[in-house]
Amino acid sequence: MSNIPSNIPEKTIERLSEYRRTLLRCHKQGITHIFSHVLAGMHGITAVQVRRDLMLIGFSSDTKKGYDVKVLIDFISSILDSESPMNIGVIGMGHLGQAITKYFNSKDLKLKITAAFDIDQNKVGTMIDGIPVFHMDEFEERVSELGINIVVLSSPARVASELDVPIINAGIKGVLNFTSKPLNLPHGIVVENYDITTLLEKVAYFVKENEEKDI
Amino acid sequence: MSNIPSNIPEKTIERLSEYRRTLLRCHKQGITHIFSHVLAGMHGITAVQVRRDLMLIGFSSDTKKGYDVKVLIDFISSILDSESPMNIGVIGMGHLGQAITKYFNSKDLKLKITAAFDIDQNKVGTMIDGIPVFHMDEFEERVSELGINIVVLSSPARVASELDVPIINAGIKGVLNFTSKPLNLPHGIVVENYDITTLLEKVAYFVKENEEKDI
DNA sequence: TGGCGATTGTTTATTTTGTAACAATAGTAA
DNA sequence: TTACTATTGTTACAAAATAAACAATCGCCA
Repeated sequence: MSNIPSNIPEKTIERLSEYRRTLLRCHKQGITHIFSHVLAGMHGITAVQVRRDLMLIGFSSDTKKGYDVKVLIDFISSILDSESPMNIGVIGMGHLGQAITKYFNSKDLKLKITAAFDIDQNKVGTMIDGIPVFHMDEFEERVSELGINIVVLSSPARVASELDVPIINAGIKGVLNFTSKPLNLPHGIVVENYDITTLLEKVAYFVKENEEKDI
Repeated sequence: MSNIPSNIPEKTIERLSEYRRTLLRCHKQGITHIFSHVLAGMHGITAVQVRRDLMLIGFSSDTKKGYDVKVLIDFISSILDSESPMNIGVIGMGHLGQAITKYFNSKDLKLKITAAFDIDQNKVGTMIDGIPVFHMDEFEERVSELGINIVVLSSPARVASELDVPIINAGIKGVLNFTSKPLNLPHGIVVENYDITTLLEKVAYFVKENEEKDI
């Protein structure tokens, strides 16, 4: 068994996920081999970066006909995917929460959304896109029962500040936070913040910069 | 007029947006001054990073009572905000598109969502959360008419591949892409990709890594 | 008023990330 | 076969981002 490198850069992990997505699309189209510069072009990056990423995870093809799409997909999966299932809970079943569950249900992924949580009595007790919606009061209980280890925060920001404690108590290991409220969680918990306002303000800033450069 | 530094790191821009959000919240609560380490703590980063970010944009306070919240908000705004309005269009008015518009309408931001585009005849011609929904066929026309320079892509991935050309033709300057399909746009256009699957796979990967580290 | 502690602004080092250069070799075609 | 091209894997370099170390100075209190 080849030793899997353990210190893979964060950015490389992101790109591996993106590569795999693209490769799966190619695989569906019957493409069996792909050159590094073709894969790179599809992502707007250089071929060197693709090859370097693959080197970092210990993948090599030594043929000059391009990478075998299926083999590469499996290799990336062996890096990214966990053997034990990752169960995901969604907190906040508004538009954003529903967008995420709907999106995931349509895919065949190792990651599974197994429950949603909300405080709206009209939603609690129902199924949305095949996912049961529980009341936030049941959070810890259901997390434990369903083996949830990751949560997506898609609630309004004002609710988010009250979620630190239940998330810690329930033993959640990873959080994908779409609210604008920074969380206050211990280091052992993986947190990724993607506030949509920040993302847009960032785009707007660089658009502004580009325009000023042109003048 | 103090010269505004023009080469601010991308990560600093992100953090500035986050600082401002937090500062606005503090301002509402009547907090007038804030120490660098307090602001840092709210974001799970170090005080050094906060001070360095502020240094990079040329902000200094020289008092030791902490930063004046209101003054700092205005200073950050002078960096981030454009004088000419940034008008945003949303492509794809599914759950994600609606989540974004709803979210933005409730805030008082310089960025304004002024139109949405879709191909669903049930949505076209209606108003959703105060935003008019046009058919994608009208895209270029409406972009020009409404002065839209940024778009949010929240359509299904399979549609996204057909959007490169209209986006270029309409003269869009910035794209926030939530689809899994990488776009093929020239360098002059600012593109930020945030595929939700990738974000979740990243969190899942580092959760897995943490667990393996503990064993 | 004078010194102590706390906070800031700046410089310097370390780590991370991205880019470029180069050597090795599988495929190709005469 | 043999030279050539294209593609790969690796090493070395450059840039960006983060963290640490340090010097300067304001506020506080005796």
